[in-house]
Amino acid sequence: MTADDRHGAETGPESAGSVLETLIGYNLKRAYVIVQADFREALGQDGLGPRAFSALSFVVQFPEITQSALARKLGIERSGLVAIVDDLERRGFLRRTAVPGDRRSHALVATHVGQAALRSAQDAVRAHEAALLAHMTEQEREMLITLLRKIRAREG
Amino acid sequence: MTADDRHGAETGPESAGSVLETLIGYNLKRAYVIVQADFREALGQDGLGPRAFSALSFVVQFPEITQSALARKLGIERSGLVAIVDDLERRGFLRRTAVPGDRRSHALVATHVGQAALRSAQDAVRAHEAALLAHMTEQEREMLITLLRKIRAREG
DNA sequence: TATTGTTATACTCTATAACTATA
DNA sequence: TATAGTTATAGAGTATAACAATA
Repeated sequence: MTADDRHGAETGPESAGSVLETLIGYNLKRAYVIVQADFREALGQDGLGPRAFSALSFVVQFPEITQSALARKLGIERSGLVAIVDDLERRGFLRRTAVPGDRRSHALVATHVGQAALRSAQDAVRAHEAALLAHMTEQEREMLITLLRKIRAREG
Repeated sequence: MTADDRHGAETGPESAGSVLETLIGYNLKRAYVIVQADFREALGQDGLGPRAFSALSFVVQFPEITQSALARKLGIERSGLVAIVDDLERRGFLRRTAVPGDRRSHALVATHVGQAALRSAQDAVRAHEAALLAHMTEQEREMLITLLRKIRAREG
């Protein structure tokens, strides 16, 4: 054993530190922080947050979805969804409506105002993402989404 | 204007909802959640968290880095780093040492135990990522990191 | 005046557990 | 018994503002 081996030259400071840069998780997180900040800037101070945006998207896509089903789609607990739905209802973007045949459930229905707000928000986010990622080609952005979906294939 | 146009058939429920799936931000977040959960499983209940892992990685890579410089590298505020360094010091993975010539700064130095712990953690994380992403080819994983780094080129 | 580390504080996101009203 | 929505609570993670020591 050489002195270098003993002190870990081959897996020492330089290479050991840059292991971080080779990890998918680390690169995902750093990239996510950037895109999320851009998202918030796109929708402004009092605009929809990422969670409310996603929730409203699903409600528009799946009218009369229940809160439990929506929580499942969002990958969060149903207790955590309450505040999000409260917020969207307060803004007048959706309503909790009665479900005939099951008085426990609330069917969520987007209002016209909510649908318009979503379209407007989508346009803003798309424009901001396009500007943020203008240094990437369309092919690269598509490839990125394809690869991210491969990871998402592991979703519960 | 047709009835379909008025009610937004072309940007209506189905396509409007799936806008979400076309956004980089949404796909990034969902993918990140999966990989992060895997990371935590890799390092166990009392193992290093993602932030402590990254911090220790930088301390090993850049011995005697100050807390302010480390916070900058991690992309967080220096106030937020205090608890992370406290934790790593409590575990015996690094020490705050005096900086000759500037008594305000603390130079962070990883201990041998800390270096060994980092190597062990790196091995565990790499193995878990490899298993989690075994359904992707090596080429795909490399391409993904390349594309994520393109986004990270937007880092402050 | 400016910077380093620190504390205090607050806000967001998320989870767990327990409650209520229904089924 | 089980499920839907809700509340209470707690724990990460992060940010801002202010402070003491030092530059």
